[in-house]
Amino acid sequence: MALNETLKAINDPVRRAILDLLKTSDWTAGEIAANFDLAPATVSYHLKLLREAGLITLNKDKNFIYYSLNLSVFEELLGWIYALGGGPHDR
Amino acid sequence: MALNETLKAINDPVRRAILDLLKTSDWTAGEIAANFDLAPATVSYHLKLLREAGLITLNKDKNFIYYSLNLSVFEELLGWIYALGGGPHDR
DNA sequence: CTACAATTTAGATGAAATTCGAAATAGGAG
DNA sequence: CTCCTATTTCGAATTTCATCTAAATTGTAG
Repeated sequence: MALNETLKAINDPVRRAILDLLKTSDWTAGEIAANFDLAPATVSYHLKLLREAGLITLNKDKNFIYYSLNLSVFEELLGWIYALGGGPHDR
Repeated sequence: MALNETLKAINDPVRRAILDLLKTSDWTAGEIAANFDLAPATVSYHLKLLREAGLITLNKDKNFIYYSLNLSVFEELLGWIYALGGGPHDR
């Protein structure tokens, strides 16, 4: 069940902040890490979780790794919320 | 940040199944617990987390406690996903 | 009032998640 | 080839989470 992985991935403030960062444009792992008061290894761990959940993709250039958002993964989560009745309502 | 609490609450298969159950109609804590191979105390723990996140509300009658869905809490989560660009797309 | 049924709270335990520093990898640059 | 920089992987320490059993609570019935 991918829903499980998606929810685990976004169930962390750091990882959500990473996604927010990538909304604007792509960044390297180092640039992303510079936004947090965390060891690079820790940010790398978060990037791995996001990658495994399919929420980001990477692109290597020289010895930099650029990360990009992949939003299609949210479809299943939105589908679950809508089915529950929690979608956008009129009024 | 309520988003944090919402995501923690739905980041568990048991709690999502409880929400799915309540989609149909309201149930007592005992009826809900009967749906899982877990101790009643464990289900009670999950109900508490859902309650604290505002995703369910309770209603006491005799010595039963009926639980109901409260979907308005999803608005913030949907707002975040939409802002990220992950909302429903055309095509 | 006493006994009972439904549910929660408390305390303990094992498993999973987050973090760090140190070591390993990968790929230029000189 | 050797060094340097960017990034990840590894192993350990700490924290958070899910679960259970046992005890407490709440409220109904008799």
